[in-house]
Amino acid sequence: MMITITGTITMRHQHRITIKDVAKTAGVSTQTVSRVANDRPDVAVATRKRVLQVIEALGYRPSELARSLIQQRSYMLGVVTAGLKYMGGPARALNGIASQAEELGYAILLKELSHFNTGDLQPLLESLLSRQVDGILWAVPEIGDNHCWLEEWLPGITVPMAFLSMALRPNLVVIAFDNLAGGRLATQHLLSIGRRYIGHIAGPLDWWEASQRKLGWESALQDAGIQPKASHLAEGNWSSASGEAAFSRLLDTYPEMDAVFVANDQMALSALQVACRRGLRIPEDLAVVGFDGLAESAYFWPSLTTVCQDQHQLGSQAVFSLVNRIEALNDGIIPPDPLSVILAPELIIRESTVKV
Amino acid sequence: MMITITGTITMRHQHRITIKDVAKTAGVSTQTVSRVANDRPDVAVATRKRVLQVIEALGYRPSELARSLIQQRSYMLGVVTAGLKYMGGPARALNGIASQAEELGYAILLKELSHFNTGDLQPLLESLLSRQVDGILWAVPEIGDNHCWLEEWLPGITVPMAFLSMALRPNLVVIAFDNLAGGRLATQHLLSIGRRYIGHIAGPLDWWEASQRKLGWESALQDAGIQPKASHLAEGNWSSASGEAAFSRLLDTYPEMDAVFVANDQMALSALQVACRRGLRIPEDLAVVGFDGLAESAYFWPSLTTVCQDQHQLGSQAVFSLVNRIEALNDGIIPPDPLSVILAPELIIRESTVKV
DNA sequence: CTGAAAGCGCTTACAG
DNA sequence: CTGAAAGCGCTTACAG
Repeated sequence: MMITITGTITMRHQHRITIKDVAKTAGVSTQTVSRVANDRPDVAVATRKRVLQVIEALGYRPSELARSLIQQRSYMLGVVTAGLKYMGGPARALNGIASQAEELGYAILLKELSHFNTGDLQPLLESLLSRQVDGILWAVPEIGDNHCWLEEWLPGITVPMAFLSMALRPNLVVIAFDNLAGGRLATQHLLSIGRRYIGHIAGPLDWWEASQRKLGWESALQDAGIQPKASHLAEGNWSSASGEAAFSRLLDTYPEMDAVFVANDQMALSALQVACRRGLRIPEDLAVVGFDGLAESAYFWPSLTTVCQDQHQLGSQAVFSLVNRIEALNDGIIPPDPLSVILAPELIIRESTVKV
Repeated sequence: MMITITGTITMRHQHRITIKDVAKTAGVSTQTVSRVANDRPDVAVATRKRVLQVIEALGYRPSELARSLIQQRSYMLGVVTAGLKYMGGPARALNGIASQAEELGYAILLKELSHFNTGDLQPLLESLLSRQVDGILWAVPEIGDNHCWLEEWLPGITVPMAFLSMALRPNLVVIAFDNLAGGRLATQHLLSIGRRYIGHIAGPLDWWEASQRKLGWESALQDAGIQPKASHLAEGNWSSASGEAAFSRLLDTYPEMDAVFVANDQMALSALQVACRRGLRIPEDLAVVGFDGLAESAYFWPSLTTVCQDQHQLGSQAVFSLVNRIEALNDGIIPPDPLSVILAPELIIRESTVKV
């Protein structure tokens, strides 16, 4: 920083104000300072006042680090994310996580996975644990078998955990949206407006969320007596670019298509663009439903009917559940059985399916 | 977790494997274990081997917490963000921050400000400092005078800091895009395709970034001998909804308008929608330029010409600069004067300004 | 090559 | 109401 250019590098090693400094200056023992700093009773009014003055004067702040060490409690939550770059999911959830953690007085120790299927998670978990996090929030989407480490390692993890956006598992705290229900919602809506040739642009199908949405599409069709075929489906990778390609393929393999359910808003966006380019009228020739409920989707052209997930709430809820568990354990309460939370997505109907 | 339902709550207080356990089991002193764990020389081959075996067998991992306390160094970076919900800026930067920190072996202690103009920043800074972060990255957009605390408190902050997206200040490490240049770039492009009636939809003008983009617009117009007027400008709040309102106002106050420079892609999106709704042809009747370079903007209808900022790189660069400084100080090297980094935005030309 | 001592900055019993 | 002692889990000199 060198704000004070005159300072040498020793400024970095300048004496940190410790409890000892305060004790010495105030002429009391360190325990007394500790009591005052922690707002405990059993301190004479006069003593408290004097100590507080010294604390103020010296600018003393207790080291959370030392406290964490001694109390075996850090008020830090380990949060592991992956795919922050996918604006739809983890990034918005992180927002909710951060707000709620702040609210509840916890700091966040953030780790971003560089790959979804990272081979060795052990170092990462140990790095969190070695920093004494009070709990771990796993906000990594479930893809393929990238959660298979759970069976093996979980027993070794000594702090409560919560998991975001993955398949329910017994004995785990999972906070997720009901993606299958969301897929059904979208498809049923398309059926309800009289469409029978309903295609689907899926997300990458090794993602749990993508496969659930697809299942929802299939099951709603089957309920309506329609048999979905492979040619009615195209797979993307969540990006708008992949959505463009998938939609083009679908137009070829499923020419009768009069509606399409797209697994996220970004891919739906490019489907709309391609449709416009080809002169397809929306919703007359083709009805389009997206998924996520991005704020921007109301301003697509035409505005997009979409299945809305409040990711902020998801993250917030996860932190809430996790902290609840942490504090119950800490208070010596035997925690209730792990409680998973399934949130219901919501359909927002707009111009891409219903003419205003 | 209650994976082992049989366990009582004492499982939480299960003995953590410490250096003492290893020492006792291996029949050596704790220092020897420490030497082995830290890969130091001066340990007999046989001893090292035995200790390593015990470490492995017991599953011992050193407490980073204890290390941090003793070494006065935590390998944690305090990162303060605000407005994660604005998908354009901080959220994408955080992605770059997280990746680069991971890369360099630092953990991130994340704090999200609930309000941009939060009155009392002191507790927040102290909470970071009391956890011994090695440096602080301030990723809060500069709004109004919300950075005024700098003058007063900075001298009291004992660790290196870096700042994202704010006005340059002497003696501070600032990593930012040249928003003014970006505004000029956008406006000059519109001039170059023959437009003379160029409006501007600004972001909230108390944001430094918004005001810089507006200045860029003004200065480019003035260079072209055009005097921008108040009626050529409308202010939004970055959201698509606000962009819709601002654009509608602008159409009223500036009917001759044949081009508009919009301060972010989200607001540009709704401008496109309104234009379509009103039957304006883009780019013939109205050319539109956005700002940010969201991946999705290539799939707007029509695809959006925009000033691209690589926020990922911004965040990554900031961490790089910060860690450099930290390690220089730590190695006892007198750090070079604070070096700010200004990144140049880039114009991406698409259909909203140039017919293909 | 290895260990006893001291200490990082606190808090937790335990005396008085 | 207050303090001396012990300790959280490590590492840093210092002896040997």
